[in-house]
Amino acid sequence: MSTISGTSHEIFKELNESQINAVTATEGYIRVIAGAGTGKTKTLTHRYAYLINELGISPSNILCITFTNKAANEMKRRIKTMLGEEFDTSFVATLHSFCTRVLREEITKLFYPDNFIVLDNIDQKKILEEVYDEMGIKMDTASFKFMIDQIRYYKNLLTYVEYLSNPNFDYTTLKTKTQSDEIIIRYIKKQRKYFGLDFFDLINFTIYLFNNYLDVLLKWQKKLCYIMVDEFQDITAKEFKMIRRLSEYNRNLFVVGDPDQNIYEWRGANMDVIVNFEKWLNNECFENQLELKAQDIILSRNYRSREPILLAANSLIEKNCNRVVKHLHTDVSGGDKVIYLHAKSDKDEIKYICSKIKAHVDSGGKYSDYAVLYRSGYVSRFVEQGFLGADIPYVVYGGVGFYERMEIKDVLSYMRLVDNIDDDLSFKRVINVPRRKIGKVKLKALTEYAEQNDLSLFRALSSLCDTALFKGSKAKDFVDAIERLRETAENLSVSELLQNILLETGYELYIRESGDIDRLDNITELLRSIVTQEIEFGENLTLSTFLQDITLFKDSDTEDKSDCVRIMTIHTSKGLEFDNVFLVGLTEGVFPSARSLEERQNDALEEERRLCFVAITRARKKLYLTESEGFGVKGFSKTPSRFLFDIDENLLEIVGVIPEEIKAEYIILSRMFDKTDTVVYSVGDQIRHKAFGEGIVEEVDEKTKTYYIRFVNGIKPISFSYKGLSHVF
DNA sequence: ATTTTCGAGATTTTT
DNA sequence: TCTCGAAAAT
Repeated sequence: MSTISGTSHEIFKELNESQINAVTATEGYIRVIAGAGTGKTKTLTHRYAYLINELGISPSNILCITFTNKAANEMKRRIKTMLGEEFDTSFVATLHSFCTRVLREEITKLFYPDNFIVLDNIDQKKILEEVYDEMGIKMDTASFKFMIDQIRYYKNLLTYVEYLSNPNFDYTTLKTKTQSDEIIIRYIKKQRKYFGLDFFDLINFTIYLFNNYLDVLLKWQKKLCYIMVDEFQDITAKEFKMIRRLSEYNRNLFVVGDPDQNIYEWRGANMDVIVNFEKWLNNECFENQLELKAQDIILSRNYRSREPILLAANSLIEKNCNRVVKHLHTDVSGGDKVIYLHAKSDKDEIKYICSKIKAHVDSGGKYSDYAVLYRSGYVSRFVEQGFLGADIPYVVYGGVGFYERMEIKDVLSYMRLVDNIDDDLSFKRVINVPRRKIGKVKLKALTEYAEQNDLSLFRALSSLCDTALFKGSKAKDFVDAIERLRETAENLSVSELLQNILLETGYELYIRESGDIDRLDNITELLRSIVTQEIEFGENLTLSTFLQDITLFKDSDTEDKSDCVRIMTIHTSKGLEFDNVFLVGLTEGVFPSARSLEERQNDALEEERRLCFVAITRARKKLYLTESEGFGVKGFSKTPSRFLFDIDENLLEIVGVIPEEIKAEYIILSRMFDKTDTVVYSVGDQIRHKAFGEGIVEEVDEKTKTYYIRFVNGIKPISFSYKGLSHVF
């Protein structure tokens, strides 16, 4: 007994009063609003340890949900540090991997095989490409994004689960009004064929299962006595419903989040769930009306950032209208002012950054004290070039996830094909990599033959590879190689099998000849990680188990301790902190992004501002905001981001000379965006009103903040602050 | 007639 | 960096 209380005593020593309240409030519904840098993760991990040590709860009865892999890995790491390396953290997971786990156990009830494949973006795109091809439509990135959105909307209604899970479903009974509908139906049919589930399905199937199989629901409800959700501001309404249902039996749900850090609205996250938590708990959509009460705990003392950084962050986020007012504060005063660099060119911008880092390292500091953050991925190229030139070591975080890299997907597809020769999706991926002279035409003929004879593509090729059609191609070599590999597979470990695959299929040679050392390194890294897993799992690591959930993981091991500058998008930086942060590329159209400006929706702009807030609050000691003149992607000359003007000028130390004309624009912008009532339309603009329909702006009255807009039924005065207007193009 | 290669052009953010 | 379309190579 004394050991236990001794341990908990240790735990409490590191926490402040509100944190202790959060840790010990184990029963019932609890909402914690935790500002940036207030020890959110620390509180969560300590609470987890408290449940284990003090209440004696088993880890298999505690579900701890996050929304990104990085957050999940960080939680696991910290729990293992506290409770031991051997500790079982399999219920500390992203919502998607939790759902996958449930589905692996239960999905056969929906007549779907339990070895289903999880489809990532690339797989989805491949399927869509096939559909487009069949229908003779062309596909570009815009239409891909559009269709993915359409699919998401379509899948919002769970009825599709019924026919996707029914092997004998007659798709001709579905009405298709538009081309989009047709594409969606075909997409779903193909999913069924490949036994694939995309990220939407993981959530939707689980919900469907819980809704329709009450025994399954009860089993999981009983099992999960305590549920915790991190980054709760990023939850969608639908995901919330699932969590709420899961909590109905034990009624212990603990949620932590910060509305100011909601940066996933574009993905469907609804921050109203955290803002009006109690109301959502008792939403009329739930069959079980439980009259739930929620307890509130607020963490607002910041332990991360120096005062000037916090002041800048507060000053920026205040400009958002749609928020719960909350101020971050610290007891520690002092620290350097936030620096705003206005450079003459992007070269100067990166040069300045390099010189600061170099000076720091020369005086005995480390590269790893620095991070460079930016709005979108392509900016990394410009940072990387600068660092390469200046000999500064760096690591790019996130970017293309490890398991999304081409060479890794290729190798995994080979492994899948060896595991299951009927996996057509994998077959298509690797059949012509390396080149085997099997292109579009031969593949089409093969597909037709396969369909006629009800064979998988591999089996079809196996019987056709000696015919005239495949003469001159390496089809025979391919079939032989895969069959040899299948014969040996049983007696080999996964890592040995992978090495054989690389040799027999000629893939290793192909990569070597392409001369891309990085790609080869990535494959070596994959091999290394398999060997690590084999040591951990021993004989139990079969090919099938290895392949099952790999889609959901991203490289967590990039967190190496080597001394490098970290560069990443702001989205990936969420939840991390660094001594010194450069926030680069603060240019209108880049950040805030062109799209958020185009839409002229305040919501999108506010999300961008929250994103900027997240970036700023990553910094502990020193923050640099940088931006440069020159020409942007579309040839327009670049102007500084409005966010720079959102921050009180007195809080910034300006480096460089900002030209007068830009300053003038600056003042107009800051005045415009100082208040909710912003002018976003001008005379002649075509707009759409939520109630009145389409119209044309006749007059803009700055004084009364009113647009006069001509609609079908006459001219109406509409206030600037009205949110229901949008542009018509 | 097919497949491959090569150069031009475009990029939000994640599970 | 990655994707797509046109010309070159088989």
